[in-house]
Amino acid sequence: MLSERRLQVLRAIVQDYVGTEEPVGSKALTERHNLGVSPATVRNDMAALEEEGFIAQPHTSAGRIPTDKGYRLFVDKLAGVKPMSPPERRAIQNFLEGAVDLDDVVARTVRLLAQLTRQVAVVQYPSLTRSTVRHVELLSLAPARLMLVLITDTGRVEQRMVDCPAPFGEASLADLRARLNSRVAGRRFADVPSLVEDLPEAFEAEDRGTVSTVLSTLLETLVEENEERLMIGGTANLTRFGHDFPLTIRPVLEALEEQVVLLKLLGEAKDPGVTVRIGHENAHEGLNSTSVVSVGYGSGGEAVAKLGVVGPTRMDYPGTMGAVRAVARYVGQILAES
Amino acid sequence: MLSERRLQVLRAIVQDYVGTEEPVGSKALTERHNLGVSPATVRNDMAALEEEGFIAQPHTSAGRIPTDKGYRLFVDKLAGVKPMSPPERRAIQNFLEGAVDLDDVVARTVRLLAQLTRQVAVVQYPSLTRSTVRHVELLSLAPARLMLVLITDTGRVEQRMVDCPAPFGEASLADLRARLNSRVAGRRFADVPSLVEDLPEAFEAEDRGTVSTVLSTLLETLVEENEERLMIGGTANLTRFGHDFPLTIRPVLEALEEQVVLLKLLGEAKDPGVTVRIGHENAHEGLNSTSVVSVGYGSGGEAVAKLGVVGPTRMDYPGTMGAVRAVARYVGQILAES
DNA sequence: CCCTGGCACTCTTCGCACGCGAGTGCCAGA
DNA sequence: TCTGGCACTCGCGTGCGAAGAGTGCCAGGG
Repeated sequence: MLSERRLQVLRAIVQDYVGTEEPVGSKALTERHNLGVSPATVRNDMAALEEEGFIAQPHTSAGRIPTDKGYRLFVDKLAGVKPMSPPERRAIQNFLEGAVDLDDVVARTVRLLAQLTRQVAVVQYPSLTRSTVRHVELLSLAPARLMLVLITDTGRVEQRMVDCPAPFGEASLADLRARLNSRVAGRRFADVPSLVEDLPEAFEAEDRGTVSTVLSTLLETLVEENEERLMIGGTANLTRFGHDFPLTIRPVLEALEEQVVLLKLLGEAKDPGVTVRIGHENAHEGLNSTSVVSVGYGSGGEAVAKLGVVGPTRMDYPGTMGAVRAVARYVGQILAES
Repeated sequence: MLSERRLQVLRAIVQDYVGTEEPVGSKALTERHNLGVSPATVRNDMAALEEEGFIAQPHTSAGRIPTDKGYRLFVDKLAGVKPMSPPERRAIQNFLEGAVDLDDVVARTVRLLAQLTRQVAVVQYPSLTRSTVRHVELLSLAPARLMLVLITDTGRVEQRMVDCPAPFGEASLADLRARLNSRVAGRRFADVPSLVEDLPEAFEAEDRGTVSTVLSTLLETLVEENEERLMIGGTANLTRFGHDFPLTIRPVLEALEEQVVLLKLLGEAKDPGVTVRIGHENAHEGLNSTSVVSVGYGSGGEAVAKLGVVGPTRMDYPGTMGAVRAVARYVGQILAES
């Protein structure tokens, strides 16, 4: 087990390294943090920490830098979440309140997160599966061709074409529209399937085929999670990554372009609070030298989507976690209001 | 005036430099292209070309590299557009045909362009202003609150909330919906204002306020060009930019994040064919060392939006122009079909 | 008049040796 | 268990010299 002082040394190393981006040596440590012991003692502690795999030296006789394991310990035990200051909170709120629609909310959130953390921000559009239906609209485009429009409580709109097996009259259409809405409006997506199950039975035999088709299209739309979209911002911050940068930055940019990868990345975080994945904890290879800080957000009490930032493992974890948490909270509020 | 051979020398310099990324000297030139003259002669020509500002040397006694002006001449006079090979065309078509909706078309187009050109691809969503209305839908969300949904021929959907000055009955709503659609369905956005001008007069006095509100919201949506969206891809290709990269790449990433800048960039190109803006010809400072190759695309004969790529001024212009043109053509086809 | 070969000159780049400084590991003593 | 001291190891920056690439200019030839 590590003594209290050794943990302090680790904390000091992480803090210094995050600040200076340079390997930190025993002497510098004792000067900048008053640990009350001499460099020689710190050296012993460092040797122990290295033995345990929390820190490493880039080359012999250079300072130490934290390993992924070291950051993990730092995040779990040595540092809390740094709350935003009141002025910062107000700024966040003001900035988000100017949004006019869902796209704008997401766009503003991305920019805000990127600016606050000076890292790459990723915001997932509110997911369909956990939200509720505001309205379902059916339009007749041609005798046997309908358009289905689904409007969610988060303001998102999805549309689908429906090719009917048989012509469908305006009266039937109005009937279906009314019945459909009376059943599903305000209900959660997850509940919709059971609510509309017996709907075809209320129609004449000739219309049932079309009704079934419409319903299955609706259900398809509801479960189509692969349609989940993301917005990314602050990629220019990647240039602050490090000195060895062409090699580091490329796989990150590639990973960021693959929405599937990012969605999986965000999705993995099951923790109700802020989740941190450090370096090799990220499944995707290109992100092995980055950390991902993410959290769920939602319009009500429940999370409907995730947002987060991607940055170098050498990042200010308390500050980043605080910013991510605060932004998620305020976005949730904005979504609940609209 | 420049002699024919001097133009050939310039062409050779551009081609070599694009290939090798290194300043090209007189000796190498005569070896790789059989110009039929000696290095000494080429040197004289180079001196003349430098005098005229078409090429420059990074430092004394290094080879020459083309200037923006040199590339301009190359693009305008010395090189054509390199057409895609039949297999490439087929590949483009196949890839785009798999798209299921507008978002998917745009996403695939971006990926395709980025892959073909190995540069950053930018695709503008089909613009509202030049397309036509497929359908307008009105939903009653609350007694004095409507939702207006606009569906375009390119499959795009826009929705807006409308707060009515007075409650609006279901009958009036249906009436308005029917009248609105009979007037504007299938018409071009630009024609809509004059088509609905006198619509309020057909309604009872008590409803006119609401009708006017709805109409002005509709017109607002139509002209709201600032809502034009973009999709960007292939940013990982920025890593191939050059050796001096952190400095070059940063402003480019920043510019790419500012949609306004990009939209203006694409919008500037008025040429009906492929437009090339080289280096300092780009108004935005961050893009001074990049070239933008863009072209309009559309579902019918007319362009409704732009797409293009952003790359280093040292790029394969003929190939890039060919790829951009081909992709635009096929996207247009796909949009026309759907 | 234009092209050519030759020659001197300029710069950059690379390799190499050297010295400096930061940092470590270890040991003996308090 | 902590401390001060000491020898050792590397990485990094510097300076210098040689090599190489490329240029500009000039005199001669078609």
